[in-house]
Amino acid sequence: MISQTAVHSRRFVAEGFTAAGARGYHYRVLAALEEFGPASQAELGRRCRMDRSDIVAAVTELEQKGFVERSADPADRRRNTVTITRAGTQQLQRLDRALDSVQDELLAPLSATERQTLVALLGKLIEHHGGAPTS
Amino acid sequence: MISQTAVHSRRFVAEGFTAAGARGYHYRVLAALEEFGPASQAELGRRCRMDRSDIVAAVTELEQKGFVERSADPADRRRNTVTITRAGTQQLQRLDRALDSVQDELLAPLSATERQTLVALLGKLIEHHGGAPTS
DNA sequence: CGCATCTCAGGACAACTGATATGA
DNA sequence: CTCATATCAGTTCTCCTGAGATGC
Repeated sequence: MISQTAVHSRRFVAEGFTAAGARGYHYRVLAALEEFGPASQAELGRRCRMDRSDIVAAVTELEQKGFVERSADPADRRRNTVTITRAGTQQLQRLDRALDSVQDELLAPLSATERQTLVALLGKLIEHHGGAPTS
Repeated sequence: MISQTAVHSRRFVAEGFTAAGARGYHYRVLAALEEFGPASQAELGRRCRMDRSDIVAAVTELEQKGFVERSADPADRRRNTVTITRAGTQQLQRLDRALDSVQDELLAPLSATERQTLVALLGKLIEHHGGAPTS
């Protein structure tokens, strides 16, 4: 069953993140900033497919830890421009490593070809359902 | 990414259930009762891989809706024997139907063979990770 | 005694809703 | 006025922990 695997993967990833002192939302925001550069919080919400209010919380927490910075956008005073800091980039690298090892553990019973097949099938699902561009 | 699909499938299933006025925990308990017959709450927890405290809540809710019955086990007075009622069986059938249609929707972009492959691969994952016997 | 069962209280995450203030 | 942005408060669901009462 799919839900079963969903639960497994969730727990795996969560463990990997909390071991690094972070949560899924933190990772998503940092990754989006690294990949697409500074952005307003609304823009971040679109990139990460996260709710506006969750973005606020995540950015606040990341800011407190010194991983991102909020600055007023002079062109549009409604906006906060969020920028990743050097420490944030380093944290992202840590999380990436944690994610990698966790993924290896999760996919352990599958061969390389099987992994490719799995990723391809899941990719189809995501793409079909208004999916995110997926990385 | 796997987590992505996890999120999707979760939301799909959740929607299907809440449309039927239930939650995942309710479905799991009802399905376990239907499949393996009456059981104590601790036994249910093992079958459903659910936490003891969540079993308590789920059984209480199901009982209020008339889908299960609690009765004292004469052989071991610590135990509550939980039994599914006729209304419970009917509710389970409704939920099964909801789950089926939701699964169809989720797997829509995959051919029959692709679905088999996907299920096989996910099955491997579940089984490997101390997985439930899976149904 | 140790151990299992049931129950309650409550925390952590992720996803979401609604209301509000402010500015384009 | 309408719309977008940011923020706050609060809900649901799953998963999990700790503690207590009772009975084996």
